Amino acid sequence: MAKKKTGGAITIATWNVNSVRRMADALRHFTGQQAPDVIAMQETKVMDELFPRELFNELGYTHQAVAGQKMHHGVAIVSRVPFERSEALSWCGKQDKRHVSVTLPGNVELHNFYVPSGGDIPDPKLNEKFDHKLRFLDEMIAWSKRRRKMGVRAVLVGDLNIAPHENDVWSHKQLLKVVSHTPVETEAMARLYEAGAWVDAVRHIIPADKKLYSWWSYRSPDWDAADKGRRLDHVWVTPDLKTGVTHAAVERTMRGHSPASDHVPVMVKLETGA
DNA sequence: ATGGTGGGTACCCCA
Repeated sequence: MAKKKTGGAITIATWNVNSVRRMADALRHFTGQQAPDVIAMQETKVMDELFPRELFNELGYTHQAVAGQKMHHGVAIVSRVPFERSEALSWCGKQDKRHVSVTLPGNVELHNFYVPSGGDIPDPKLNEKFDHKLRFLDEMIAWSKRRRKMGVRAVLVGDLNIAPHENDVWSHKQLLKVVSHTPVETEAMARLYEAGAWVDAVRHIIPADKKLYSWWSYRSPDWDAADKGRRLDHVWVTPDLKTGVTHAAVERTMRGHSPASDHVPVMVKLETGA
């Protein structure tokens, strides 16, 4: 029997593209260079009817699960390998498109999330957006506990809009009161991590003492030299998949591509046993 | 302490 193209391994990328239609050229470049099997995108900013299916067909990503809306949010998973089912869940009783999932070969669920960014003021009483972010995380915690009890093999990816550790930000001290790195957020993320027994696949490969970012603000001139980044984009796996994680990379060069998203792709190679 | 840039859309919201 012919061996599968993936050889039992699958490469998954997560990327907040900040408008999928505008990023066609960047997506061509990225897939030409890295050719991940699966791309999970956030902030596609397009209704499903207008999603650029043909672009991804051309690039070989003919399997597509989209959950978009006009203007804001929107997530999608495109794949070179077939997936079995897809589902888009609603969170916090809102219609925001912030989740889509598929079941990959090897019976591995892939969940793609776009967590609310949380606005500017890190106080849920003064800022409804921050309150929404914390409630969204609470729902993810309850959801993770249920999945864990069910024993689901899963990969959780996405723009989680939190940089959890000191070396996930350019300055731990200077960002303690900045939304994305406040203790209330990093503690919520720690609870989420615990609730699902998640393993940070990227930090499993890249040591925790190494500075690592996936996002650089548009507002910072000379992003590369200043390097005031944050690691907001994550790939987590359930414990049974931990030893299967053999490679992880952050595609920093895509931040310098024109046009650029303010986020870059984060990739993991995973042995699924498929 | 402030304002800095960018996307989508429609003269302003969101990141």
